[in-house]
Amino acid sequence: MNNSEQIEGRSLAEILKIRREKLQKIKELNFNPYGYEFPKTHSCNDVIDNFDQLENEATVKVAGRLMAIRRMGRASFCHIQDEDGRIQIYFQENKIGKPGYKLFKLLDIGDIIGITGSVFKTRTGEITVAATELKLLAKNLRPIPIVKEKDGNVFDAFTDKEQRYRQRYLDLIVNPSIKEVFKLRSKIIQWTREFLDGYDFLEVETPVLQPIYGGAFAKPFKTFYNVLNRDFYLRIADELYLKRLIIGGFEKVYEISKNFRNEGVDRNHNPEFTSLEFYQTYVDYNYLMDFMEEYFKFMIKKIGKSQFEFGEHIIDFSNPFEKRKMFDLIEEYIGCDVKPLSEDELRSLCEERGIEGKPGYKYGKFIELLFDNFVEHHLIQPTFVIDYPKEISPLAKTKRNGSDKIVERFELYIGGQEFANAFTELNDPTEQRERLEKQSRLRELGDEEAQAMDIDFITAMEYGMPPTGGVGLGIDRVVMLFTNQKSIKDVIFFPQMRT
RNA sequence: GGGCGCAUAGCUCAGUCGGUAGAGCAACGGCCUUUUAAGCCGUGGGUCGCAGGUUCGAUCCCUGCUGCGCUCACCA
Repeated sequence: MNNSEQIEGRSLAEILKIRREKLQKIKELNFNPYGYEFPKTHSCNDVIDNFDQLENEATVKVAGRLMAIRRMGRASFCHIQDEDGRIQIYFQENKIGKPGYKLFKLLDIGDIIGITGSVFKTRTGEITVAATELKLLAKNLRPIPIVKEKDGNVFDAFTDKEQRYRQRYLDLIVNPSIKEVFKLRSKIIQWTREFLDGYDFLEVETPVLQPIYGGAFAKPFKTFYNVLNRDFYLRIADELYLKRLIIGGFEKVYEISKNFRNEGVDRNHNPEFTSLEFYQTYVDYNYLMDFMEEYFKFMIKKIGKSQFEFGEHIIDFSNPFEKRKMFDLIEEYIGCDVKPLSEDELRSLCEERGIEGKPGYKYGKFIELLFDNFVEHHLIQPTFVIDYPKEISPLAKTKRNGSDKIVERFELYIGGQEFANAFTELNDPTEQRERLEKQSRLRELGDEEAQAMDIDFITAMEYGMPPTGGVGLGIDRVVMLFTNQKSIKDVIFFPQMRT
C-alpha cells in the first residue's frame, strides 16, 4: 500500500505541487482560500426553476463545487454543483473586475466557490449566472476524476469500485446520481418510523455492547471491557433486550439498530448492517403477516409505484403476499414430502441431492438446508414462508394445533432473498430455558452460532411476558430492493473493505 | 475458505506473439469575451499492484502475496 502510494504519488506530486503554488498565489493576492461563510440565496435548481422571476433583475448568490471550466481568454464558462444540481456560471473580466478574474484564473476543478451574479440565458438557451463577484470558499489541492457528458452519454465515468467505496466522498462528488439511492435510504428509514409511530409504537435504544449476545444465530465481534475485566460482544440482534422492555410493560416497541456479525462479506452481507426489530404485545404471527404487508404497501405508496425492477425480476407489490408452509414448499420443489422423514432419512435425502450438512447437523438444520438449496431462490414475489422447525427457532412459540416440532414463525422472501423473520414469541420461561439449554449443548459440541444461555433474560421472562409478536427486518435489503441495487455495498455509504 | 477474472498516467482505457509503453480527458504554457465532451498550437507526466522465478533481457511467461469484482460455500 505504502509503496503503491509512493509510485502514484510521483506523478501526482507535480499536480499537487502546482495546486499548492496556486494556493500561495491566491494568498499573495490577499484572497482567503478558505472562506468562513457564504449566505446562499438560491440552490442551483432554485435558479433554474425560478428563471422567469430571476432573469435580469435579482442578484443571486449560489455556491458549490467547480466541476467544469471552459476558459476563453477574458471570459469563461464553468459549472458548479451543489447538493441537488448544477448550474452554469459565466465569468467576464469586465464584469467581475480584473482582481476577480485573476482569482478565477487560479481556480481548479474541485474548488468550492460562492458566486454573486445575475441570471440570464445564453445564446444556446442555458440558464446561467453571470458572476459579478467570486468568493473562494475552499481551495482544492487534489485532482478529482473528470466525468463528461453529452447527449446522455457519459465519458470516462469514475467506475473503479474499490476507489468508489474507499473514497465514497469522491464517488458522491463525481457520480452525484448515487445520492438518490442514499436519499431514498434515508426516506425509507424515515417512513418506517412514520409507519410504526402511526401505530403508537415507541422507538427505543438498547445496548450495542452486550455481555452475552443473543437473539440470532451468528458469530459475534468480541471486545474487552477493561474496567469490568471481561469480554463483551457487539450485538448480533436486539431481540432479547426489546423483549425485556415488553416484560417491563411497554406494549409496542421498535428499534432501528446496527447489528454486527463476524461473518463473510459478500453482495448481500456487510458485517455491520441495519435492521428493524419491533414487538407488539397480544398479537401473533398471523397478525404480523398482515402488518408487514401493510408496511410494504405503505412504503410503495410513499415511493409512488407498485412494481420494482430488482435484478432480473419485476417485483409486484399490488397482489396479496403469498403464505406458504415451509414443508409444502420443500415438497413442491423437491417433489417429495419430507414431513414423515426422520433425521437420518433427511440426511440421506440431502446427500442424494448432492448437498451435505455440516457435522452435528440435526433434523431442523437438514430441513433448512433443503429449503435454502431448493426453495429460497424460487420465491420471487413477496412470500411469507411459515411454520419452521422448532429446533432452528429457539425463541418462537410452538405451533398451536399442530406438530410439536413446528413453531409459529415466518420469514418474508422477496426476489429470492430473506427480508424479514418473525415469530409468535415464546413467553413460557420454562420452555425458553429448555430451548436455550439445548442451544448451549450444541454450542459445547462446537456449533459456534448456537445461542447462548442468557439467565437474566430467562429471569425476566419468569416475571411474566405477555403474548407477543415480533419481527426483524433487514433495512439494507429493503433499500436494495427499492433502489434496484445488486450489492449491499451500494446502499451503505462506507461498506466494509479490507485494510 | 474454494473457483474464475481483473490490477498499465490523477480518471477512463489501449498496447507490447518477451526488447522497459500510447490515446482521450485532467495538468502545465500560449491564443481566444456566449462556451458546453468548447476549440486551436505546444509541453510535461508511468520502476505497467507487490515479491520472487525463468530469460541475455520481464509490464508481458511462471509462482507466491495483496487488493477488488463475479461466483460457490458460509450467512437466520
